[in-house]
Amino acid sequence: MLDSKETQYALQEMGKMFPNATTSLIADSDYHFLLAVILSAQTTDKAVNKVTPLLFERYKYPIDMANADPKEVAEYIKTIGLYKNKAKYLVECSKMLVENFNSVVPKTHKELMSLSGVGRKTADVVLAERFGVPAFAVDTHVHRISKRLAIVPEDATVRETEKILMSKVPKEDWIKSHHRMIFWGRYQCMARAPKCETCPLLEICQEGQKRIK
DNA sequence: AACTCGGGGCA
DNA sequence: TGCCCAGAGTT
Repeated sequence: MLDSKETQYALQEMGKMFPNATTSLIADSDYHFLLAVILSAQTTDKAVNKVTPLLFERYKYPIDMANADPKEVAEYIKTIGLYKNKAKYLVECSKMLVENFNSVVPKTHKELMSLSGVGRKTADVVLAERFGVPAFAVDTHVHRISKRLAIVPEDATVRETEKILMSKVPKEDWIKSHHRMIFWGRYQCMARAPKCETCPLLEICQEGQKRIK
């Protein structure tokens, strides 16, 4: 198992390959950022940024979408995946913001989680990216990378992985590390065909050693 | 715990 | 062209 020092070394190496690893979601307000993160589930920031300009122009505040027909909202986002469900989430989420939070995006994990379409990962991303609240968002990339590098046990749950990462990585590096692992998972250590042959972390990687044989 | 939504990304 | 996926909700 990688200790804290080795884990930070690995993250540092990821940073060398992806020095500009960060979110590219575009939003001009907390509300719009929340919607963008909800939309980003199971797709790319790029795909989301393609539909949000018109969507945000049409629905500026929660009240503007709270009583909208999900079918109308769906028209704005139908070029991204899972669009029918997401349209429903956005409308319901906006309605809940108006009714339960005075149209202000809440800043606690529990309150965010209570919103439609907002799960553990989305709540963590909003807290970390938008509100500067320390959180380590564990998505499938982060989870997979953590397991492959043996930062966490092979059978660790998402919740356990989050806890271990928070203990092994300094709090001020949580957001940065999240981004690096996302990029690492997308361009270097992909789910199906990781590039072990050219990987600078091969020597300390549990999964890499297994695969290279 | 398994299933569903779905266009995008990549082989 | 085919296959899986930068999740969350439902059953």
